[in-house]
Amino acid sequence: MSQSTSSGPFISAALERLARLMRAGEHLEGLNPAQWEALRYLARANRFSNSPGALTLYLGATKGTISQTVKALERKGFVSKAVRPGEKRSVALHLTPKGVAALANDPWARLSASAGDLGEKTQRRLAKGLKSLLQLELAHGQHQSFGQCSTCRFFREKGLEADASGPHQCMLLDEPLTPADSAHICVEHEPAS
Amino acid sequence: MSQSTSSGPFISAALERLARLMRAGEHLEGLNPAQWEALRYLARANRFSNSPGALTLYLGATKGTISQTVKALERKGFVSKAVRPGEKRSVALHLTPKGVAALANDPWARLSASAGDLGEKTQRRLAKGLKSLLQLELAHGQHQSFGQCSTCRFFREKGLEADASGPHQCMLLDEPLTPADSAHICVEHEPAS
DNA sequence: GCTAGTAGTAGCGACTCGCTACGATATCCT
DNA sequence: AGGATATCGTAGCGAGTCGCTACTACTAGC
Repeated sequence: MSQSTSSGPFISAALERLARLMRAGEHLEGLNPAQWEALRYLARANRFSNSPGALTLYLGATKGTISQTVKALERKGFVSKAVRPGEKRSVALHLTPKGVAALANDPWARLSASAGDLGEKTQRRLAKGLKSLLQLELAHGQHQSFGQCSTCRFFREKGLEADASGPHQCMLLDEPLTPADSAHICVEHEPAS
Repeated sequence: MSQSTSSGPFISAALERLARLMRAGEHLEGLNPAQWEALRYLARANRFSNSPGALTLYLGATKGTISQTVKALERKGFVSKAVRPGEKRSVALHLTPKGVAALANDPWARLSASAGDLGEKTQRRLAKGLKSLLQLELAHGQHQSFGQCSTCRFFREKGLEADASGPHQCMLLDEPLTPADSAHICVEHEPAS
C-alpha cells in the first residue's frame, strides 16, 4: 500500500480544496454546480451517450437526481429533449444555442486556461498523474471510463474500406463513426488493452 | 495565455470527474459531502483556525451555510463548540472522539492511499502540478492560502532562544507555536517570499 | 461613550440528492 | 404469440446545501 515518503495526503488535500473552490465559484449564469456538470458532459458526449442514463453513470448519481437536474436545465432553456431513434424508452439530450453560449462562461474553462500557463512539461506530468489516479478510482468504484473512441477496444479504423457512412466503426454497437463521434466521449467505452 | 499543445482541457476534465466521483461516494457515516469537508478541515486546522469564520474562508462558502453545516455536525455529535478564550464573539470548534473516529472511514483517505501506490516520481510531479494550479486559483479568487506555519512569512524559529512556551513564534499574532500548531494549517497563513 | 466593524445565527427560497414507487418500452423464454 | 423480467426514465418525499438578507452580540477606534 502507501509508502512512508508518500505525498498522498497532500495530493488529496490539494485536489479536494481545488475542487471545492471551483464548485463554490459555479453559481453563475443562473446555473448551479450540478447543472454545470451536466451541461459540460452533454457538450462532450457522443450520440450514444447523450442520455440521462449515461449522465447518471458519469456523475455517479442516481436516476432520480439526474432527472431533476435535466428538468431544470430544460426549463431554463439550456437543453432540449428528443426521442432517441429506435429506442422509445430513452431520451436524447442536446444543448440549445443558449446552452452552448453558456459554456463560454464556464468557470472550469478558466482553469483550463490557467493550466495552459503552467509550462508544457508540468502540464504533461500533471495530466499523466491525474489520469492514473482517475483510473484507480474508476476501477475501485466499478465506474465506466468514458473515454474517446480512438482509445476504445471496440474501435476499428476502416482505412481503405472507408465509405460514405464514416471513416471508422464501433464493433460493439456495429455503427459507423464520424470524426465527430470519435472526438467525443462514450458511455460504452472500454480501454484497449 | 494557454498554448496550442495544452493539455489544460484534459486536466480540468479529469479533475472535475475525479472530484465528482469522490463527492458522490461521500454519503457515508450519516454525513454528507459538505459535512465531510468541514470535518476534514477541523482535523487539520490549528488553534487560530478552528472557527466557523475560517471554515467559511477555506471552503469559499458563506457564513450562513457554514453555520448550518456546523449545527448539523454538532447535533450528530461529531463536533463540539466552545467559547474562544479572549474573544467572546468567536467559537472554537473541536472534533469529538466520534468525529475523530469517523475520519478513519474518510473516502478521501482511500484516495491518499491510492496516490501512495503511484510511484514516487509520479507522486512528486503530481503534487507539484496541483500545488501550482491551486496557487493560481487562490490568487485569482483572492483566497487565503491556508498553509502550514513553516511556509509562512510570519513564522520565526526561535532556535537557541526557545523557552517552555514553545519552540517557535508567530510574528503576526505574537504567539508561541507548539510543534502541533506548526504542523496544522492556519487562516492567517501568507506564503513566504 | 458613540460609532463602526466583525463573528456568528436565524429564516427564506431554490435547489440537490438518495430513496421508493411507478409507467412505459424492450427483451427473453418458453 | 404471450407473459415474465429487465431497463429507461419520471414523480414525489424528506433531509440537507447554499446564497441571501436581516439580526444579535461583542470588539475596537476615536
